[in-house]
Amino acid sequence: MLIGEVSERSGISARMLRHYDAIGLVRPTGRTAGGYRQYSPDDVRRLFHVEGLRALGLTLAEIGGALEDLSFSPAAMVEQLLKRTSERLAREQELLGRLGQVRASEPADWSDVLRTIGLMRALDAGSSARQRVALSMPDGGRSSDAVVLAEAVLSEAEPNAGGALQWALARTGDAALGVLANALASPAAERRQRAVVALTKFESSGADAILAAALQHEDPIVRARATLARGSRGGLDAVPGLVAMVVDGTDDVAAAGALGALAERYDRGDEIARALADALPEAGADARQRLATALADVPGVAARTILEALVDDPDRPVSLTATAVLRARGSG
Amino acid sequence: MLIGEVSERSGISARMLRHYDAIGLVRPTGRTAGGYRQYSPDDVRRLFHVEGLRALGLTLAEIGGALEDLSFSPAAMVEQLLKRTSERLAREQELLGRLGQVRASEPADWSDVLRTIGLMRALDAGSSARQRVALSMPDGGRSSDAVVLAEAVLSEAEPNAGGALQWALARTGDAALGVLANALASPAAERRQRAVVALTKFESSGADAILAAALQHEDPIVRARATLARGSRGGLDAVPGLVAMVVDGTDDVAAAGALGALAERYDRGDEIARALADALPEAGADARQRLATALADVPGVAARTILEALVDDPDRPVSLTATAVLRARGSG
DNA sequence: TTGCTCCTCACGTCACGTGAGGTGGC
DNA sequence: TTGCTCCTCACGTCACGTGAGGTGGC
Repeated sequence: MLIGEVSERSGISARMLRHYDAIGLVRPTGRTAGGYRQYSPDDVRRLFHVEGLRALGLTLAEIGGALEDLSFSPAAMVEQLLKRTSERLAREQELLGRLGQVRASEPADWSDVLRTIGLMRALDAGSSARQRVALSMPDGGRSSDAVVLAEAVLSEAEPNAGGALQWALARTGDAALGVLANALASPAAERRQRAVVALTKFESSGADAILAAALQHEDPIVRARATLARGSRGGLDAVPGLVAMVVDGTDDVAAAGALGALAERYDRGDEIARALADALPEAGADARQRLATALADVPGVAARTILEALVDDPDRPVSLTATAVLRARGSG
Repeated sequence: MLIGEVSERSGISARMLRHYDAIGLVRPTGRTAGGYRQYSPDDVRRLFHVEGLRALGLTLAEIGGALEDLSFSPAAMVEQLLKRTSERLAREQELLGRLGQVRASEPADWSDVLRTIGLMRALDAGSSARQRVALSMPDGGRSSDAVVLAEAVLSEAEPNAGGALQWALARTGDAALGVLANALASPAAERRQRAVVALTKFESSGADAILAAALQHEDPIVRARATLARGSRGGLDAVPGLVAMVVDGTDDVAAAGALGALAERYDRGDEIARALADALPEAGADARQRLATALADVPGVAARTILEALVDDPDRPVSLTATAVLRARGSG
């Protein structure tokens, strides 16, 4: 077979076949009278072996070595190839992430890109550097920074740097809200929870709306964070969630405080007391005790009446708590 | 700043800084009397911009263009970079898959690797080529081929080629059972189902054991396939599953056939009839009709007695089916 | 005078593509 | 004679590393 036919059948350029000949990787067995390379069937088989090993990522020199000494064990080299490949894979994935961030920042020109990259690099650097960057953000920030900062907040493991970043993020305005709202639906629990914490640092109606939707979130930790935040900003839609937190005992002291504040602020003591009372029949002894404690912060006649009934609770600690709370309230 | 200091601060080799100078990418503003390069703070800033863009995967020429015309919109280039990067990523993932298969085949020397690669390439080629490969496998096959064939079976979309591959795989002996057993736990439904179908093509105690375990599998399709296979090979442990299939109406005709064959083979007609009867009280009209039909294949007095009771079933089709079945059985 | 830093020039890497200039076989 | 295939030689690619041989500033 002449070089053209071999090239066509194998898909390897004639130039490369000559190169393989020159470096001794695949040498045609003979030449015609005119000096044309003559490939034997064995030569072509060898060529296909070479291409197979190339498809595994071996260099031509490595292939030469492998074909030279067929008895040599390939195990170590396969391991090395696997390692190299997965390292390259990881690098490509990182690059893809960076490019995604740049695209999400919607740069108008190259100086925007340079700004975003600079911020990303600084935020990658290390904990104290990240804090410095966060603290040096100009007031108001640029909206193109928001996406990068949001990503940094969502992947920040260190609480100290995290706090500074959240603060800086909140000052960039509402541009990051989309990223944070998406992160609430992330499959990674840590991302969801960092997102809700970051949202509680905002003071804007957009952030409030996202938190309100998160009152129904599947993840109980996200739900609790959102409920507390909504409640402490005067959202009455948080009341059922706050009552549930008191019953479950998840951050129940803070939840009770929020309920008391809501009752005070809107003069809805009786309504909120009844919401707490509605949970009593289904509640175990521990939960009843927490409900009694929560009623301490709720003003109004209804709360007093419910507490008086709880003095007769069959569970002794509940009864004692109700008694103590009534005494502390005095005649109020 | 002299070149050494710039190099140390930026992490870029002095050689590369000279290269950037030579191609005009970052030119130091001045030179000392002795000809040393003098970098100004602006030069260093430009250098960091260059490194930032390099981290996004731009070539030096592209960076030069971007820094030349800062007003030019980067959107198109970022899209292109994203595309290039995800293409590279896909290639790396494919390579990683191939290397994983080579490792799993546990090659003893390079000729084993060459064999495995050749098989992989042939199986990748196209449907008719895959069938040819499968049919040309030597009898018994080599165990190192089994892993590659198993992978081909598990990812084969075309039924025609799939059948030939399953047949070739079963002839390689039990070497592929591990791969197939793992695939039963795959998150991808198609892989699980192809694995169980391939397992039913084996006739070995190892495959039987895996199928027996799959009687409890979460995936109902996998469970049904395993149950039918176990049942038709005489596994009495399949009886509860077969009865459930009759009740649910999933492949109920085949399940009834398997129950009848088991009853005949082990002379357990009465026992199996009672297993079917136990399902009657909870069954709806459709399910009762299927149970009556299934009893047709079960020999023995118990089946006849149950059918006689079903003649009085309140549902008319059930009653008619029972009558017809009894008539067909005659006095048997 | 002795280290140290810097300079320019130039070759090598790796797997090729793309010519230029020329020849063999139908 | 005319296309076509093949030949060798050699330069270019891309982002560098690594010398060789020499000079400036403390």
